[in-house]
Amino acid sequence: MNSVTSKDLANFKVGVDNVIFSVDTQQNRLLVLLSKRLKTPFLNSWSLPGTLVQEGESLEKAAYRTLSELIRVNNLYLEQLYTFGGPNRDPRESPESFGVRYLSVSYFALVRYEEAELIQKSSSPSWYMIEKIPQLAFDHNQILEYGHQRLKSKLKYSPIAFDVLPELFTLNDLYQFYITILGENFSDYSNFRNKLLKLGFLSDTGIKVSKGAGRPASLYRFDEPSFTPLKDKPLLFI
Amino acid sequence: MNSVTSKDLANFKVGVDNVIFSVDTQQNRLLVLLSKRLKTPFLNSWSLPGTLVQEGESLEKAAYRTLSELIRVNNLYLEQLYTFGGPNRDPRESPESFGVRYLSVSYFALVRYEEAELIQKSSSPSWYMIEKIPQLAFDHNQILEYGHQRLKSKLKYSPIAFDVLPELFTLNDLYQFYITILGENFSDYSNFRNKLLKLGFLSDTGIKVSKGAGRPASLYRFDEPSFTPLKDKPLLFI
DNA sequence: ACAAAAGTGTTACCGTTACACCCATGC
DNA sequence: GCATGGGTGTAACGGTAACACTTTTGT
Repeated sequence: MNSVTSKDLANFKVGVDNVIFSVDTQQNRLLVLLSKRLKTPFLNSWSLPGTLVQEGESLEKAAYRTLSELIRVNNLYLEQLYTFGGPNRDPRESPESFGVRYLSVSYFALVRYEEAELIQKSSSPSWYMIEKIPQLAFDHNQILEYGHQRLKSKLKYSPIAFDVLPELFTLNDLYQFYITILGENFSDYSNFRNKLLKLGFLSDTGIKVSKGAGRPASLYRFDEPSFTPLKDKPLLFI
Repeated sequence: MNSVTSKDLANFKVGVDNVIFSVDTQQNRLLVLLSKRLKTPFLNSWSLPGTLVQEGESLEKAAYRTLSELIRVNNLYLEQLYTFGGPNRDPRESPESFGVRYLSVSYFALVRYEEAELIQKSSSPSWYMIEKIPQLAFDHNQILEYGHQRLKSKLKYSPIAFDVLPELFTLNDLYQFYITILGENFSDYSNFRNKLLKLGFLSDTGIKVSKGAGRPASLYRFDEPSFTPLKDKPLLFI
């Protein structure tokens, strides 16, 4: 940081906007949480749930606060996405408003759908299917698209699925989860199975569970310790 | 962004800090550009080159401005890295200073070493070998480490090397470049060669160049059009 | 018995790895 | 001629992809 006279420096408010995904495993739908804006600008538009950062609050804490004001959920994955900070991305930046800039640090979250209880309030948070996202406030459609890309690549390289699946799950549950996010053609079931089991961090509990007709499935559990050695190796889960 | 009373909102200055890498291909050294701080806090400490964002200036433009004030360079790759924004990461955030927060959006850059001409000024920018980084101001050691990780993974998945190598280069030049960043053991030369040539975006110019004794090497060129179809495919360059 | 769901096996193919080897030049 | 740097070839191995097939359940 160098010698510019401080009268040239921009003053910022910093917002945190969250791209919150969940997978409805019953209906195999990928969902995004949107909320209705209660203030200008873009009053009543749909938008990514966000908030302005308060004094003494970290960025991540602001992201968690937004989340906790909309849904009650214990199992989730959250990471920083990207920072959008160009001038004129927010209409409040008009010259009359003393040149305050609005910067958005976006976060990406994946939460357990079954558990996520929406807190009904005036911002009426609701889940939208990824294919049916309406026009959003600000540059939020762009941020959402960026988050969607990140979700897809994260899923391939990292075990984020297990942060969000129930403790015990069948391999088919897992497969459906992957399919819902990555699409039908990413791998066939038998190969998916073999690959994941060979990696060795899924342990068979022996417990069987039946889904109507057909052979009962084994319940598996993600075994954290067996996974750690694989951390930051360039493995694909496909 | 929701209903908090605006007196609780933090006010920010936004800084841009750059992790600027280059590869000294003569001596196979990976270098990072550091500059000396001319102001408190951390007066005279080494730090990542950075600046505070000015009115009307985009984040990326601020990153380019910092760069251009320190070095003259035409060939480079630049992308956003991460945003560090916790409270108390900057000593200027003491209560007496009206609670202004300092947030840092970090950028990651790779520049052509041979071409990069350092602009000697009081901040005395200089290249440091990655193994010999001193104690830096703020949380800059952490940011640098983060940038180093990004450099290594980027190199494996993206053609950023060609943004920085000369127009024409030998396969051995390319190999040395990779080795300098990724270490000796990432691949043997013959396999590296075969893999890259099979990908089909390196075209042999036929021009030969000699390096002392030994058989002369062919000069190759990166062929952008042949690369485009491979974009965003999950290929490893290793 | 038969359909549905889960799980196993098989085979062809392709990329990776670790080498050994050949080629062209300077001294 | 021989060291040096550049370039080619190959054989073992392991993962992937596309299937067919078997097993266990409900009705």
